[in-house]
Amino acid sequence: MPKSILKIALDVPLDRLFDYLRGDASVQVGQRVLVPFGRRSQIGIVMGFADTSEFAIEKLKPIAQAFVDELPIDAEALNLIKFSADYYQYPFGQALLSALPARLRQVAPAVSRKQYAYQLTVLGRQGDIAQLPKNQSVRRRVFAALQSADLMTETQLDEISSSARKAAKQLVADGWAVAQQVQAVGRVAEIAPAIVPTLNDEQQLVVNCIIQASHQFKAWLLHGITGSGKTEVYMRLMQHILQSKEAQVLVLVPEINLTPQLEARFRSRFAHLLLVSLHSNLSESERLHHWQLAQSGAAQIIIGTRLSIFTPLPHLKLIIIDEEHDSSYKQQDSMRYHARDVALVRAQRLKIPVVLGSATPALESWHNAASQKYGLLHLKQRAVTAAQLPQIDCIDTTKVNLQNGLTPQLIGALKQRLARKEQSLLFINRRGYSPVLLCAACHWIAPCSRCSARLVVHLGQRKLRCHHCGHEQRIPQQCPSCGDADLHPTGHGTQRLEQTLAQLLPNARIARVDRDSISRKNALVEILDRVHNQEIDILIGTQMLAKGHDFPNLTLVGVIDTDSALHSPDFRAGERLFAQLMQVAGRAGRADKAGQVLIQTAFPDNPLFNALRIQDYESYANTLLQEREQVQFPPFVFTALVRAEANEYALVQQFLQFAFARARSLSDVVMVYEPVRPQMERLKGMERGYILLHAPQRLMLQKLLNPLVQTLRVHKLASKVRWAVDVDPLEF
DNA sequence: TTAATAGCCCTG
DNA sequence: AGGGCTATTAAC
Repeated sequence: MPKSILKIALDVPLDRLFDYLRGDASVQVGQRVLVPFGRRSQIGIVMGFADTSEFAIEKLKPIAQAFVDELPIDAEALNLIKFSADYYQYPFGQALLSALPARLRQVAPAVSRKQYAYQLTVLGRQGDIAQLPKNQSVRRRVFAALQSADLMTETQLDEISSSARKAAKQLVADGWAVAQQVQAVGRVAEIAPAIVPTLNDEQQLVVNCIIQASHQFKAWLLHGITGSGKTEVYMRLMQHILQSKEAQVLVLVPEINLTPQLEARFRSRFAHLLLVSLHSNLSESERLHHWQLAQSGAAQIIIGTRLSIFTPLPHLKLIIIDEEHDSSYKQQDSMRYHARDVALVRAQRLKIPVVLGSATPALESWHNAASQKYGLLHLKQRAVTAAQLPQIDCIDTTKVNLQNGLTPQLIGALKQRLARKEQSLLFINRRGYSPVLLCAACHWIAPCSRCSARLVVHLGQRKLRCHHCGHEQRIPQQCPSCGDADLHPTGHGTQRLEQTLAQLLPNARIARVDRDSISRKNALVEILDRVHNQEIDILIGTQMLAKGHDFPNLTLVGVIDTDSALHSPDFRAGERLFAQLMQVAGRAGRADKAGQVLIQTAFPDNPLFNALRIQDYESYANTLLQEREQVQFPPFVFTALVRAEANEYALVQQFLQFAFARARSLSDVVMVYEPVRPQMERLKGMERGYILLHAPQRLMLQKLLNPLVQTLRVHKLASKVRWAVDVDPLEF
């Protein structure tokens, strides 16, 4: 007889399961159910069965509904989430429910929406693009896309432009296309004919290496310089793995701005397979549908951001993590997991290979490769043989007169590109007009009232804005401290650079790319299109521009202000800056034209720049590793933080002092440090603090953290102080 | 986390 | 006494 009590995981911050009466429903582990919880209803997941309960049996309620038509979440995914919840000290129920698409957390039935798909009519197939009005470029692009694809859904049209749906309707009105309702599908037909390039020897070697060990767990670090053809290697591996009848490949990517290009390449190469993407830019119904296609095994290729590491994938045979060093793989709130580390665990449990690709691996990964935990593979040549590595030089800003933050050398180089009709990119990781508003008389600096940060001048809106909490105020007419009217925007941001360049080079066509200028969904795509169409000469941008984009006619990259990052107190600052500069440098000279990178700095002798000049990641990484070993920092020790914040620091201090004493008493192998305050002492009106724990092995930390968290949860201040444990934190 | 309720001050 | 507020507690 089936057991009558169900153990159910719920989305509540209590780290235990809840018992319910099964009634006559026939449910399985992993099944989604609706249960009464207090005065409300909650979605839960069945985790097990029992005959008895520790809870008073007469108080047990029966479940309200079992969603027996849905596929239950498989044990492999449940176990992975359980492992992660334990490792990152987070309540299992919350970890599990937040790994599901939002639709599956809601009480309303989870059906995916139907949508329209467009197809050319006979008239449309006979039509010529030249018959369409020249000024309607979106309509022309939609038409071209329909010519190469037999069917385009509204979702796919959205990738062309935000007005593509309208353009498609116009084509219907012309009689060139027809619309039909279809179940939303997660694939587009071929975008461009896939040309399969031949591999160079290096690439072939890498592919062979991974393939010959593809039926066992093995972590590979693929260290490949920008332009060395990592994506082609990924595709060959996928092709090999997906030859098997039941196989799925998961490709993790850092951010969604990166995926369109990668996704398009995969789609055109694997047009015969079902590919779905999973990321937060999808609508809820799309996300649900894609997730279900992955869960059922129907989708063979899944491209997703960090959360997709928890997707149930019954036939998973390979995990690829692109740009594995990227910090967006680490979740920075709720369950603070690192998708790369979870992927390692998943691959190990499934006995499948996992490939970590990067031009500048995280020091953790580099260390794991050096100590033989990972296999190390290199791609040292650029795949397009004509493409040369860019020439990288520093300009010493202490030796020349700056013109509004720009050196004469950089201005000269920009003029040269303009004359040659080549494109330039100026990288400045600071949006706004100027980062500081300074009083010339008393040296007062406009501060944020809620954060330990300075307000940034945004001249366009005549506002001061805090980039941490969003606080805005008008630019004061006179100094609030001494009354002087001599207030100066000091320092340079993207807006000021744009203004300066417009004055300096009045004929140049300039575009600025930062979070302020890219508010609309498709604004970035539109600017990038204009760059590709040679309608832009100079691109100014923040790190948004550093990643992934490929501009064949771009031959100059200027880096404006790195010195603040160079002297950041964060011990990972050097590692991050190197990765970032390598990435921006990779934007120059991708095709057959030689690229040049000019870095303005007051510290040209810093070893970071020496390594960068010769593009020597390895020796720089090895130097950093030696330093880390000497001071016993990660990856030589494993760390965890207890972070806390409250309106008053006294509360934080009291709570952390307790945590500190408790942690000390729990272990004599784990180093526990006194409470300290982070760089940003105050954020959004909250006073912050943390204690640091470190140990030579993960297990030692884990042994301490569990009982520590148990006691912190019942501490009397636990509800007055916002606190969280951060295992393997990226920032202290 | 949510939501009910217990406790508290204030007004009338 | 009852309104409106915060603190406390239970949830199966």
